[in-house]
Amino acid sequence: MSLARVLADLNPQQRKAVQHGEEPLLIVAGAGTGKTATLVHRVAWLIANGVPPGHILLLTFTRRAAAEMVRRAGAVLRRVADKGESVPMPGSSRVWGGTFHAIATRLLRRYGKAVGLNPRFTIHDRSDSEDLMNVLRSELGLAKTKIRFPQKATCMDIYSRCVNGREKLEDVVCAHFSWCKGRVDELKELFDAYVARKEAQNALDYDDLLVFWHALLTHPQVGPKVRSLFHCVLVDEYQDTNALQAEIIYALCPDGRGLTVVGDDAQSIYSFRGATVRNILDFPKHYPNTTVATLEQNYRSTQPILRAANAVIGLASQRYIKHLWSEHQTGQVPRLVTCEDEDDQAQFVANQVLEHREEGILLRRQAVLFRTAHHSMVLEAELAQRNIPFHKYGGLKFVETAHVKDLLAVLRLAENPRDEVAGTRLLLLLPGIGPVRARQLLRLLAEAGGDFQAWYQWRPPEACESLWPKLIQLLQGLATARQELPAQVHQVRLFYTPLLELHYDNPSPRARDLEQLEEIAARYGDRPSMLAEIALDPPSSTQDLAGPPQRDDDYLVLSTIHSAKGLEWDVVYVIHAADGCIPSDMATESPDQIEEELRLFYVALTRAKSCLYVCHPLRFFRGSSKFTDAHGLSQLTRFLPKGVQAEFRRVTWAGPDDDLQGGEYREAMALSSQRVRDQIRSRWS
DNA sequence: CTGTTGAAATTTTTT
DNA sequence: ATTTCAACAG
Repeated sequence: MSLARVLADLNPQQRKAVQHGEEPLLIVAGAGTGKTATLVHRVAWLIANGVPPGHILLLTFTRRAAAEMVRRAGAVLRRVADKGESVPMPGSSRVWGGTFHAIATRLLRRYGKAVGLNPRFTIHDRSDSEDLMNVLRSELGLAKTKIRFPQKATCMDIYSRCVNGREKLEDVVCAHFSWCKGRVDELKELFDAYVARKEAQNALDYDDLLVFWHALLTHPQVGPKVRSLFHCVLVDEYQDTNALQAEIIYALCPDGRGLTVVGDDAQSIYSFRGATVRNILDFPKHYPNTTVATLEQNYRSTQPILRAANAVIGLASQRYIKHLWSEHQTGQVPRLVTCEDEDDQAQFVANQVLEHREEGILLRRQAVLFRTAHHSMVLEAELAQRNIPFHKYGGLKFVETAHVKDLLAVLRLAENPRDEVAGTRLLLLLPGIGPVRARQLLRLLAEAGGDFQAWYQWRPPEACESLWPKLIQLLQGLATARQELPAQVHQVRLFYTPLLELHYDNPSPRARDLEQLEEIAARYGDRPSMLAEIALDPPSSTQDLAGPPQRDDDYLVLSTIHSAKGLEWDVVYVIHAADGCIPSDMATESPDQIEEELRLFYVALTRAKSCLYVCHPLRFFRGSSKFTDAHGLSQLTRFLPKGVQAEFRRVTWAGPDDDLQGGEYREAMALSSQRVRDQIRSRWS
């Protein structure tokens, strides 16, 4: 009975969820309640009870989460096996783990023909999709209408919401993009062109991956076959799935047998991407014999931190049924730190981080969280100056930098000569080739059925006379490639380096990035999977690419709150807790948006295990220009009203120049500067 | 047609 | 500060 002994580590609610039978199961798991452990044990339990691993589908929010869970489930099974129980663990069949998009890619490569796909499709990431949208926008003459037409990014947002939310264009525009109401007809035209052009290019965007997966499942012949691949389907972070994803799940398990979903309605933070909390709330209605298991015992945070987090989520107008509690009764009360300005805030964080490290808390057990990527810029400078190593998650990704995209464009065009986005990007790099010639050349290539030989017919302008044949040879070599990936990247690099120097002011760090890319290319199996993996799960930095961080490598974590989802640290600093930052100015139009920002703040607070600092700089710069000295006073975030503040201890950061404290922060015994300002403001407000 | 220059607008979160 | 757009020279 060693499996039972392994399960004895879990609490009764968790155990009940793990050992639940075949009927549909909804696990409502509050922050830090051992959700991952429960899911991991359930996977292990299913396998131990005879479900072949290869028939289990585990859908997660990130690739990292999937890999982690599959690894841990394996570890649980090994523990069981060590104690003498025989466990079926056929090496040949592995759990299907990954994001919706990654799983869709795998299935479509194998079965996509049934829904009219060429299995060698390439994947357009967000910016590729925007590029294509932009091209069509100008082709259709929408770029210079009298009243400015929505930006490419906005067009993409609208399109994506229609597809993912399965909503009518009119409704989407009215609800979320009301300033585009007059443009519905033009948008329709644009989207028609967009769909057609993608098809012609044999390229899929993120949304297509889901749409075609769904189509595959509802296909009369192939659908049942694909469905029968999986006996059990487990979905993590269900509160952040969208309507289309819910339909995919429904198509996979129409009667809910073998279906487990896990989520927390209080942590839904992706509605801007079309996610809807209705999926989790209505789950029991869609699957009538659902069992709901609620996990409320929190193993992560101390009670004082939970009290603060509970108080914050208590401000929500929607009711959340859970009330988290913890056995760690004692602990430091969360600090609400008032700082003079952003520089002070950075100094406070840097000092405090070092102090905690003195106490023995490694840098990587501490994290700084913020609403938007650029909120950490001043802090990054401060950390760099003090030689404190850090690693930033979220924000601009390594593969989103221009030079990496350039290099990948060459590989992508070789892989799929119809990929116009990649082709245009590459051709525009050559001197003497602009948008018009690029389009001609791509048409020529398409007419030749993708044979790069056809480009020899073209007479290049002087500026690229010598480069032109080199490019053709490169592409022909890559198209017929039997070479290893690093060798392919190396060839592209040889061709591209002179162009890099031509196009960018400071080429050497960029050149180094590309050398790194060449080194790690060996980690990917083949070219199609490399391109797909990079599009679906962009590594955030070259460090990230270099593989799992070294054991003795210690660095502070900086992360957007969104990217911090599901993670935890001993010490958490939430910076820029000012109205306008949290909630973001961009997201205060509707009550729903504000409520999502509240949940976002709640997610940030619940990442902390033992120490929590919320920082509020009083002065901040509006806009990032140094010439426009437009800094103003900021208000504390509206999510910390008086009543909630009672769960915090207010302190003021004095700054290193303060003679009294010499860099220590001190308790705000007397009036903090915030309160002085409050007094002043009370004269008119 | 391309590539450069200067002026004007814009500024979240991400598979 | 960065990105996008329009105008002009080669």
